[in-house]
Amino acid sequence: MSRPLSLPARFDPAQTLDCGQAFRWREAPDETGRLWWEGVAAGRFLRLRREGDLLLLDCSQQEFDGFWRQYFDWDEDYEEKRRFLSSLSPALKEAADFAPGIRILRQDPWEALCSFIVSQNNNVPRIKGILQRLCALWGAPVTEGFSAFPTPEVLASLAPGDLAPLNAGYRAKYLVDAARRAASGELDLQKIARSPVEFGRSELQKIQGVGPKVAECALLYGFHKTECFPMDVWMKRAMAVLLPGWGPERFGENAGLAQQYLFHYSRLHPELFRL
DNA sequence: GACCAGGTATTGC
DNA sequence: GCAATACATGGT
Repeated sequence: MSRPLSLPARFDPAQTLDCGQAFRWREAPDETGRLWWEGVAAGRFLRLRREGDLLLLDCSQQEFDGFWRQYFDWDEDYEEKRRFLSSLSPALKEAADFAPGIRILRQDPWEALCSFIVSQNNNVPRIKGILQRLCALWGAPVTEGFSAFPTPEVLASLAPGDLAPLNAGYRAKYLVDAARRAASGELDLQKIARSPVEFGRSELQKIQGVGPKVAECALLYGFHKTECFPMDVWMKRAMAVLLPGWGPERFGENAGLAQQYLFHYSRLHPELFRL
């Protein structure tokens, strides 16, 4: 590796890349045993790690400015967002302080959609395994052990039975349905990206296996509709215990970030919900 | 061997 | 409309 790009750490890789919004980043040691986060987005491979107040990225300034800057939502002021959300309630402040280095990534819409189709009634380790196999089997190879996310066109050319090696269960046919709609143009992801969130909700839910929750996740993580507030089993528990009576509208335009703080906090504090 | 996992589609009242 | 139930698979 040549000398990595070194920037003031505006986010924490462990918190941002492993808080449940993305499933294809993993931590692995280099030759000297130091741990790096490694992953692929939009067909580009990146390694990065945090050292104190610095973020080290194994890419050039051009690659950073040309792609990763946008992916990491770099120029948004998350300190300000966190201050505002923390002011709303002590419980939300507690969740935000638990992982202040979380950012909402700007992931590829198609990958986010598929990821959360796979996520339904499923657990995180298994979701990661299914997506890993999906990319290894049908994504373009990028580097040793890493592939791009398969295009809608490639998946549209398959029959649901072809996806058997994924062990995705009944979700395989949902992926194929989404791919066929996206490939045919019947589902226009670009148009969803530039339209109001209600249009996206209605369009995405035409896909088999996409209901309100999966659509909300795709819109937040893939289309960066930051007011979206996915309510899964963890969030229902979290809201009941931490913010009873609250709804998404109470958090304003950054409801999605509030949701991510609460989701991550709840997942790592399961004792809060045991009785 | 139940029970659960970042839900949804289907069915029945 | 809203409450059950099935759904594939693997981890606990």
